[in-house]
Amino acid sequence: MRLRFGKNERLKSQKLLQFVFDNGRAFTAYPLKLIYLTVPDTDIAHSQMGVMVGKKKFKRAVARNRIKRTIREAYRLNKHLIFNNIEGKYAFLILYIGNDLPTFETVEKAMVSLFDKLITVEKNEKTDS
RNA sequence: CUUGCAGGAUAUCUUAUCGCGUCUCGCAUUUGCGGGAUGAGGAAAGUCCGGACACCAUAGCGCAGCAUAGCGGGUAACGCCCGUCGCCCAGACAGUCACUGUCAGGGUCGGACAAGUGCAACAGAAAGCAAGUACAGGUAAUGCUGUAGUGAAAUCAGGUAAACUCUAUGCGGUGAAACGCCAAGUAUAUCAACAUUUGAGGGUAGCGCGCCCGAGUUGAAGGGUUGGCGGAUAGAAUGUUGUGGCAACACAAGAUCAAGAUAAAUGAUAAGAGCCCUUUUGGGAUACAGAAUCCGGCUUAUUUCCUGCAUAAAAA
Repeated sequence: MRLRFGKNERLKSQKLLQFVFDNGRAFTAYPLKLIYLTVPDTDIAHSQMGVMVGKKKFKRAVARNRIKRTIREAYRLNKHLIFNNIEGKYAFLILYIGNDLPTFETVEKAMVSLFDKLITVEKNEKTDS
């Protein structure tokens, strides 16, 4: 699988975003929080991911941009962990809940542990049903 | 060498791998794949002024409100910029040194107090509504007159407008979430009130007038949408040369095209060069900060340099 992250893999619909935020299931691996939901094939072509960084915690746009880019980069480089292990399409929402500017390593570690949790949970549910 | 003042430049670079937005070419015609080009700032910030542009009526009149304030110029325009006069400030230097002179500079300074209202420390009888000390003169009598005394200023006015106010000039409102169009979709359903040229209601958002639109409007209860395209990046544009001007700037010639996103691209990793520290190995630092309709300013944040000037003389 290629390590791409184009426009159609981003969660952009206001409606879907709000829906995921309200109804999604969540995991936390500090400093990240993952909210996700399975979505029917007919609604979206690819699994989609969106990033949120609170404006209250980071007043400067430069800091927000940096965190968003770091998270997107970590997602891009590690998303194969999910899609090589689970079927289906998802909408992800990743929140940054830390208070300081993170390094790429901490974000990547948190991302991987989030994905581990997701995979175990989803696999268990599938085998149960 | 130090210090002060003013002005200007700059905001690390290269390569490799992975990746993103836009444009474009080719192949597929479906969502895509491949190649090429291009992709943050001096403040992109604060949103404080001025415009362009759009809509509101074609944006009119009066009142209210706001802004500006020597003189001259620049500009599309400005509360910005340039020049200049006065005043003030701060510093340096010199001398006959509590002062004076000269000089880099800087400024929340700059219409009117003989239109009215208000305010004014100390001193003083008194600084506009109520009075008056001493001496001299004068009177029927009296602060009636002069001088002294207080003070920057004394019945005569003066000071103060960063006091109200007056004068002159300018300003209609909203703000790209403006505005125009397309697609999808619902309900030409129900009830009530008012009205249809004798005008309901609306434009109208400081108030009033005037003007315009006008056959539907308002309320109750309920239903649907919240996608896309344009606006939107070739412009009061940039830099070069020449001419005019003390300057801001203007004109002419030829040259160049330089982000256009929308839950919002411009990034990550590695190596090297450069910078700083260290004898080397090596280590370290890299500010303020992210386009959101577009321009001209102002203000604030901030890295590292350079240049000029600072009575005269000498030196760097």
